[in-house]
Amino acid sequence: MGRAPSIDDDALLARLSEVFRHHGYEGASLTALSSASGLHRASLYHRFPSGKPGMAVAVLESVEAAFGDILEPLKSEADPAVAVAEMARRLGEFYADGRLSCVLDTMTLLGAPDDIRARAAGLATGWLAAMAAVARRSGASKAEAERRAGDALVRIEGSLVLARVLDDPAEFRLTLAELPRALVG
Amino acid sequence: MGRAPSIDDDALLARLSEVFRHHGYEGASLTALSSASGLHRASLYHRFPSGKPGMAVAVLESVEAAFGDILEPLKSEADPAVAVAEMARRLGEFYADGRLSCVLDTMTLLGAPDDIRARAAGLATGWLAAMAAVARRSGASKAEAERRAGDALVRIEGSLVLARVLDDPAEFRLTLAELPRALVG
DNA sequence: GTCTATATTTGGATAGAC
DNA sequence: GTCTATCCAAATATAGAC
Repeated sequence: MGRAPSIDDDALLARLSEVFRHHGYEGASLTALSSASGLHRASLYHRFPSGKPGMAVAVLESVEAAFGDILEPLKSEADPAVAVAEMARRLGEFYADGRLSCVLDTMTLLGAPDDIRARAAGLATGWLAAMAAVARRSGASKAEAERRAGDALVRIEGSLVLARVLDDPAEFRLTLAELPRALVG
Repeated sequence: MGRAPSIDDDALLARLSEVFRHHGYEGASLTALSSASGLHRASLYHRFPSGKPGMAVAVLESVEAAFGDILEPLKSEADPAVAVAEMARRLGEFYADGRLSCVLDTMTLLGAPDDIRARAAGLATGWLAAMAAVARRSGASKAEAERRAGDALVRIEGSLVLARVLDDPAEFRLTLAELPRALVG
């Protein structure tokens, strides 16, 4: 068996993810990815033979996996309001209380590879569907459930932008707090 | 008098602005800025001796000027609901029906110069103040007016993110349509 | 699996002709 | 004011030692 990696895959992806989320795809330089991960450039290429595009795909895959967990309460929890409150709690963690931007925002600027942008769109669509489903379960019509899901995602993404621009997590916290009311209230 | 420029300042800023809004600060390469403006790199440096940072400042100044016009109805129009509807109409134009991202979003990623990020924060603060003022004028308390203004900006920025991610302006249009209700309803 | 060293390309910036 | 030509630094990527 080969040598053990100096940083395991999960920790590595977490570091790379932060760089992509802070700088966007084009702004995430190999130098920044290298210093954030503690691995030299060549080592990153060993882990990701397809280079920066491959790292970005891996980051998005890890985000998809994270959302599998974040959205899980929407399916397993019987009470829709409790389910949404728990999703909100997990979102607060995932976005580090507003200090971390969303890949849906930063990795979808022009210049990112098409497969990255397509994957981000799919992630957004799945998130919308999961939120619409819990809204339906709470009694909303199909159209109303979809409207609430869209509104919820709009608020989450917008409040994350404001948190970054103003360097103040207030709007993000407020959005999370009001998520149960907005979605299943 | 010197030779006439092949592209006037307003048109030039508009082209550069599109590149920064689509790619973000770090992603806006001189090559992209050059081909978007039709000017070769050296000509861009003639117009902007301080290079890319200077171009970004000029773009933000032009956006500030544009917002002077976008927010003008909030001050001049007597009826708050009419004022907000007219602001919404001008926002729809400014964001090209959701096809153009917001500089508050794309130019505030890590890697943008500090003065750019500070200027963006100031722009956001001014916009919030103008919207809070019109909400107040419509009868809301100070706290309620500020809440509505924050909510409005959150929705605008978030719906622009969704418009880009999903390549669908629906949420952005909906946000603009509901802006009078959200702000002064 | 990680490193040093190096190749290659792109990005940012300047000099000087027209 | 714009251009061609050029320079330098940074970014992406690879080769090969350990």
